[in-house]
Amino acid sequence: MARITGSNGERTAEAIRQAAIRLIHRQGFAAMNLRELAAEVGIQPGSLYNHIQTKQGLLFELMQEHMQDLLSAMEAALAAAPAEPMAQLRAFLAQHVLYHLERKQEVYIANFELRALEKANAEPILAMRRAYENRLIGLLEEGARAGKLQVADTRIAAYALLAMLTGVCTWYRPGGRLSPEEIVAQHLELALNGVSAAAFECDTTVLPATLGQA
Amino acid sequence: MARITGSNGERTAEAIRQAAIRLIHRQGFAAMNLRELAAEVGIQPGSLYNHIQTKQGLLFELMQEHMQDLLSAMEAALAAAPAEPMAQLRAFLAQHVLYHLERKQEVYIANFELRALEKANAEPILAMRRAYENRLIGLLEEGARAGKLQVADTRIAAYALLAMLTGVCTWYRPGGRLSPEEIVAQHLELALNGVSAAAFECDTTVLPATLGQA
DNA sequence: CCGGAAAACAAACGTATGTTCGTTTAGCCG
DNA sequence: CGGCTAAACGAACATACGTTTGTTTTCCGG
Repeated sequence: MARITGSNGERTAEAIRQAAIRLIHRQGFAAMNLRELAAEVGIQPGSLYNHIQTKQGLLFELMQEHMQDLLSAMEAALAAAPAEPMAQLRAFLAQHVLYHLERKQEVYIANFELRALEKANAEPILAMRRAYENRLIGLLEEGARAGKLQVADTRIAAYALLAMLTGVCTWYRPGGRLSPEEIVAQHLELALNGVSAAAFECDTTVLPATLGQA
Repeated sequence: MARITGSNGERTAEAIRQAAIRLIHRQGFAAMNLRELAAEVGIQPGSLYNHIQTKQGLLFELMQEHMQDLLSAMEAALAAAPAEPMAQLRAFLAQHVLYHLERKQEVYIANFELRALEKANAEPILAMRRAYENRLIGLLEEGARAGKLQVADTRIAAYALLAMLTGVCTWYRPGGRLSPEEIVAQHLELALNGVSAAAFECDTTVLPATLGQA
């Protein structure tokens, strides 16, 4: 959530946030240095400290804001959809893909820079992520109870679906071959087919035992 | 340092590689420093340079070895499976999950430290990755032509499947609740259902338009 | 047992890094 | 216009980093 104040100092704070997102996404948090960030914003390195507490604190705030936005976007999507389990699941998945297309840089950071957070900072972020995951797990359980879905393990299925849908932010480029709507539709199809009751029987007995390496 | 070596100093080179994999996986390449790596191996920082060329060169070699192993494991799995398209696809997917369970640290590095590679080093790695992806795309196209699969866009489907299956290396811990076989089986089911000809019809018209942020 | 090569050592070099500090500039309110 | 506050400046500090160097130790074949 971004507050729109007319204040001038708040404007540089936002510029810092956006430049940081760009740089962290491009190079990673550890590889981004504050001199580069300051240059991108157009101020001196020391001036950053009028707006951030520390480099680590900046990352934490970016992640926190992002996770809050993701959670509230998800809740809004669920509230806007019919209460029926499959419609709720569909809404969750569609909003997930769309959000990841629109804010791929922040998503990328939130997913791959968790290890850069100090333990005390990682805890609340992880809690929010778990809350998000649990919402999906709950929907999958509802659908399974209603006989609309067939999943052997809802947690594994949730992780797998999230990984698949989150993957779009690693290759998506705005203005590419496919429109966001097409991408969302196709991922919805893959995801819903994957957990649908029309199950594909898989025998686990014939696995390739060919992982030998020197 | 009394080294209980059986043969030669090639053993320290291997120790460096393994320690590097562990540290890069835990902290990221940029956040890992050579003093820490040397301490982990039990030598002085400068001694590393008897075995590596530069820090960047170490990362490149790790990635190159990993990609070569992944590619040859994949080719071996395909060669061991029946030539029929669906069996080939199944073998590819199963071997992918299994490999990612067994060597999750290297996989994690190869996937998420590409941006730490200098451009000249990234190129051959990216080429190998594309070769791997293209193998899957080819199998999906074969299956679609044979009428066994229904995928709107094979490239998107391949990316989505790979993202889903690769996701296991972010949460899997050896000795956890589920055996590797169970994990492979369930992911196979999700993946094959997802692209199966028994398609779930998805209308793209009702998408949540709830991504507004002020 | 010896001599040469491979590898480890201790120490340093040059630079880059996050952060601090005292000072100066710019914007707003009365 | 005058004064207060927030923010930018420029310079520095202390440390951490990748890497190099000269020297010493370890290992193995002849």
